[in-house]
Amino acid sequence: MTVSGEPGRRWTRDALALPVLQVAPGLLGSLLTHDGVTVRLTEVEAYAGQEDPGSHAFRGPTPRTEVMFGAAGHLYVYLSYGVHRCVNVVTGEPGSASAVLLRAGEVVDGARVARARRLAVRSGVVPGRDLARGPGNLARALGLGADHDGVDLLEVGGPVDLRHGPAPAPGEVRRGPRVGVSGPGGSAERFPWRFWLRSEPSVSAYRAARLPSRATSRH
DNA sequence: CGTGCGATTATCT
DNA sequence: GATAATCGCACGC
Repeated sequence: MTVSGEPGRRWTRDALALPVLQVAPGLLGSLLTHDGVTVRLTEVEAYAGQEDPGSHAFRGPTPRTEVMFGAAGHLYVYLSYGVHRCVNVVTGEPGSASAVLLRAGEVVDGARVARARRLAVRSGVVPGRDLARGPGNLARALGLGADHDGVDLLEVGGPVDLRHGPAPAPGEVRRGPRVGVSGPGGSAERFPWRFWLRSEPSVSAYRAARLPSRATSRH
């Protein structure tokens, strides 16, 4: 079983059920389509469930993380900082609770629709390369939201579609610490599980996790 | 260019 | 009641 596939062909559940560190880099260059917009993935992060202090599933199943404990190929969508929706693809065998966070992509179709969605939240024209740059922006550009939590990517005739793209050249894939991950023991450095395509302008800028603000008191 | 901060709310302790 | 897998803007160099 391989993670690679023919360009234009849909991902299979078996391929997505492989270990998350294998699937995550394999998703780079793939095409995700929803409601008039197609994005070519340029940046992703792997999260390894209960073995991973950076994962929402680290402390076991909860109502929110339930989808990640299920079969590969479903979407896990969560609300970040009370403001942004972020989209993951569930990977691995049932019970592994692993998933890949979709961090950025290049809008290859439907730029007009994507731009309109972004304009609803931001004043001024969004440059093309910024349309799906950053996980919150990617979700908004694609029109994905809370309603899509649990959606099966592989359902025939389903709303969301994930296809293989032309495989990136081997030297194009880069790897480094995940963005903004705090968690016990500062898991960003210990788990360099962010993957991206070199020299892609849509890849988001790296930001370290914000340090806990010491001044807790507010009045 | 880099760094810092406020927004806003579902989720879990 | 505290926290968080972020974003865009303000400000200082």
